[in-house]
Formats: sequence, C-alpha cells, structure tokens
Amino acid sequence: MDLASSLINWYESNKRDLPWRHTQDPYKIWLSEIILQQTRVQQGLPYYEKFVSNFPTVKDFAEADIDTILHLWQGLGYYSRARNMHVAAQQVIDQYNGHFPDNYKELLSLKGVGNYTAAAIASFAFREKVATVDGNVYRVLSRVFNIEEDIASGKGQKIFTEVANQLISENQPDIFNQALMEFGAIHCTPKQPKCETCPFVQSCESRLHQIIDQRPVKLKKVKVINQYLKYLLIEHDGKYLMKKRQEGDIWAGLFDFPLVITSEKEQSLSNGIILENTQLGINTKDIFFSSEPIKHLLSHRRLFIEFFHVKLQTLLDTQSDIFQYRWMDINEIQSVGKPIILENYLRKNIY
DNA sequence: GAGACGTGGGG
DNA sequence: TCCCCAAGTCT
Repeated sequence: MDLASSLINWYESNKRDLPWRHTQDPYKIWLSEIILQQTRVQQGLPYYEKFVSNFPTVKDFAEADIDTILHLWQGLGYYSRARNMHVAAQQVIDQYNGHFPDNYKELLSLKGVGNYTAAAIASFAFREKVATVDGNVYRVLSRVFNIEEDIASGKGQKIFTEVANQLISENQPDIFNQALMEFGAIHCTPKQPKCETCPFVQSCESRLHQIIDQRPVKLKKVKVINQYLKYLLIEHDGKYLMKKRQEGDIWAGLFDFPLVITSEKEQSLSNGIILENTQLGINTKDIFFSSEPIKHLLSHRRLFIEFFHVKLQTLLDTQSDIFQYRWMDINEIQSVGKPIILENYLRKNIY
C-alpha cells in the first residue's frame, strides 16, 4: 500500500473530532485555518465557536466593527490575523460577490491568506489537489525521508512542497492533507514521537539513522530582547486615559494605557522619563500605587511590566486628543480588545 | 530573506 | 526557569 493510503487509513481510525471537520463552508474553513495559525487546537477552539456564532457568514464578518473583532480575538495573539481577516472578508464581498474564491490561486489574493491557508481552503472546501505544507508536514516528511534542508529557507519550502504534492492522494486530496497534518500533530510529535506504533517505522529513514530528534532542521533562531514597560493608569472621575495602538508594532489595533518603555532596567520613574515618553503632564508625585513587576514572555521579547496608578485632582491641561488619548470608563475598557497582560491586571485589580 | 508578530503548554 | 513549540504571513 502506498504512503497516502496508509496515512488515510491511520487518519480514519485516529482523527480527532473537530468542529471545522464537519463543514465544507469555505468561510468556516477559512476562519478555522487563520485561528489555528501558530496556535494549538485547544487554545483556538473556543475562539472558533465564538466567531462562528457571532459572524455566521463572511458578510457578517465583513460588516462587523474592527474593534468588535479585535475584542473577540483578545488573548489569541498575532492580532494582524484579525485585522487581515477583516480586509479579506471585505475583499470577498467586494471582489468576489460575497462568495469565497474556489481555487488556490485566487484564494492567495486574499489578505492574510498565504501558501498554506490557500491550499487548506482549496483542498478542504473544493477538493483541489494542492498540498498543505505546515509545520506538521515539514516534521513528518523531514523524518520519513530524512530531508536535511532547512525548513526556514526558501529552498527548503520548495522541496517540501514538491514532495508533499508528489505524495498527495489523487482522489482524496482533502483527506490526505488532513491526515498528514493530524499525523504530525498527534503521532509524529516534536518531542517523544510514537515510533513504536508508527505505520511507517519500517521505512522511516531518520528513524533508521536514529536522528529523529534532529529533524526537521530549523536553523533560524529568534533573538529575544528585554524590555521594561511602566504603565500609567491615569484615573480621573472614574475614567482612565487610553489610546489605540497603531500599526507597525505589537498589539496594533488594541487599546493600551500610556506607557514608558526602556531597554535598561530603570531604578525609578522620573518626571523627565514620563514626560519624554508620554508627552503628558504627569508628575511622579501623583503616583499613589505601584505594582510589583510582572514578567510576560513574547516569542521575541521578555517584558518586565509595572503598573503605576495615578489619581488626578484636576484634569490634564495637555491636549490629549492630539496624542489620540481618550478617557474611557470601566464599561468601555471592558468592551475593547487589550493585550492579555492588561486584561489580567485589570481583572485582578480594577474590574 | 530575515525579522516581526502573542499566547499558553509541555518537557 | 528556560527553551521549544503550535494548522504562517507580511514587510
């Protein structure tokens, strides 16, 4: 039996029951694929349910307010996914008459839909014979065929895509794609793969050479930097000063408090630093409470965060609109998307 | 092509 | 505690 058939057999008796496997609706498949990018199934599941029930159709999604979408997305990370989805939904409405494009090539034109996601939608919703090449596929193929090429390189991506498209089932490309990824996700796992019960153990080349733990080859190492964030919770008349974060930085589109960022650990918060970073006329003597530092890890930064509570007796005489600041009460703050670190802190101390 | 972009889980 | 990672894409 060929690899594709064995894989599909394995899949039929081992697959997880996941909601997006019960639909052929390209919209719902698109939702699930974007949500699952760089995200575990367990973390993505509740978000999928939330989005499907809040926006049953791509039209509902396209017409929604981006702030509502980002609030629903809160806690999932990689917020550009949500912003890009909003654009893509509008593309579907405007350019495709409200119907998702039904082929790989056109799907690629949608914002936030790259090689992987276009292949996923094309094969799952329309049975197009195009391989989905994700992290699981890299891992499984690199092990079974002992492919040494760096998966982060352009050459590597080309090689793995070719191999996958060579293996893909003629009649069931959709099931094959699901099966290969599922096999990587729950059987040929990054750590402690279940080689004892693997249907391919006899022919797995990296297993034969005992170098499974060296596959796939991933050379790229992300550099992690330290940053020290000091948030100012400026309160007046039951409202707090916030602003929407702009494009080109983390948490773009989410709401945030004024903050001071330094790359070195500062001993104290001086008036000069506050003024320089926030342009607000806040004085350190207005601070009546400061929290213990909280460590928050991003994939590319180590954040050390402190919260400084400021109570204003009189309103700031700065022109806060110029800096796009606005006063928001607790209800408003709860209703918008915020970095998870803020949501956690507010829940514990303010809400 | 390298780097940026979040969060949570597991060893 | 630390490191790696989880259904990638954009700039």
